[in-house]
Amino acid sequence: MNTPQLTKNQTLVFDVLTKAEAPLSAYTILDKLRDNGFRAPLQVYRALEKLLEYGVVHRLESINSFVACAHPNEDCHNHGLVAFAICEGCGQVIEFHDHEVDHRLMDWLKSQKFKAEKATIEIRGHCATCS
Amino acid sequence: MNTPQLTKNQTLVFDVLTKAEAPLSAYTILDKLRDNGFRAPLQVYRALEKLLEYGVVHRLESINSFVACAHPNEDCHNHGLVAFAICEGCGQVIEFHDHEVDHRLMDWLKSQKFKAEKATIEIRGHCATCS
DNA sequence: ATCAATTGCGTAATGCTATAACGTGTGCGA
DNA sequence: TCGCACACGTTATAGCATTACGCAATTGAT
Repeated sequence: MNTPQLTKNQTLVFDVLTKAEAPLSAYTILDKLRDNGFRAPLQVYRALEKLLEYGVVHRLESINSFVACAHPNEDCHNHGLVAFAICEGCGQVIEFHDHEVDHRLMDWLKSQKFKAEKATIEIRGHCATCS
Repeated sequence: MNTPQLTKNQTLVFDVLTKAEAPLSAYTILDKLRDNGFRAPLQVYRALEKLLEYGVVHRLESINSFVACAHPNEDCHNHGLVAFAICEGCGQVIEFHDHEVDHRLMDWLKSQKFKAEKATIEIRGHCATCS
């Protein structure tokens, strides 16, 4: 999917996520944007919805947070599966793509005649510097 | 981890999950147990906490729900990774374990010196009968 | 037997996450 | 210029999870 020109709200939310060193919850984003005129959760959620659709932001289901894609120049939809290692110490996220894991999972799903639409792979633990 | 004798509340919650054909949210479980004296969310969450610890119940992060382990006789903590295919049509969940995927992920994490503590793999889509 | 520590339980209150429902304004093609 | 699509703003509400407090039962060491 191509990324069209972002709107004002989408740009604000994206910039906040890009500058952050760790994933942010929607409400944290809201607080960071109050000075920019944000007043309600929906302003954040609507922007996030589009950013997720464009593939420039990922949602981390296991911690109800959002993070900017680590590979801004490529198209995340072409990567197949995306997996995340989330450090519970510093909050940092390492994003990675592995075609081996991808294929293996897809083969299994195929054998079950299961049509995959969305995948979540999140590993929680401690990164090199925090363990 | 061994599974000790379950308490009354733990048994009630576990039975509800075992009889269910799809994952249930904590509040849905609460509603199903009102006739058994349940009145507050915490009664459910406390039971779930233990059941998760014993490995007889899994939490599905992507849909904020809980499901009984599909392999009651084995010890889920010995399985390494557990992955789930969740049907958005009928809600049914297929649980599976794949050592190949497991090893591949663990190798990658090792190369990053990342200490994994908990993993979430959830595929959402449509099962054979719902697609 | 007794005391202390642990564990489970009940209740109320609160906090965090996400969406529904309404209406407004703007740009653009038929 | 009409109709449509889309982004936006606001209020209210729904859904998920935890904090804090106190009580009762159990266990286990002295």
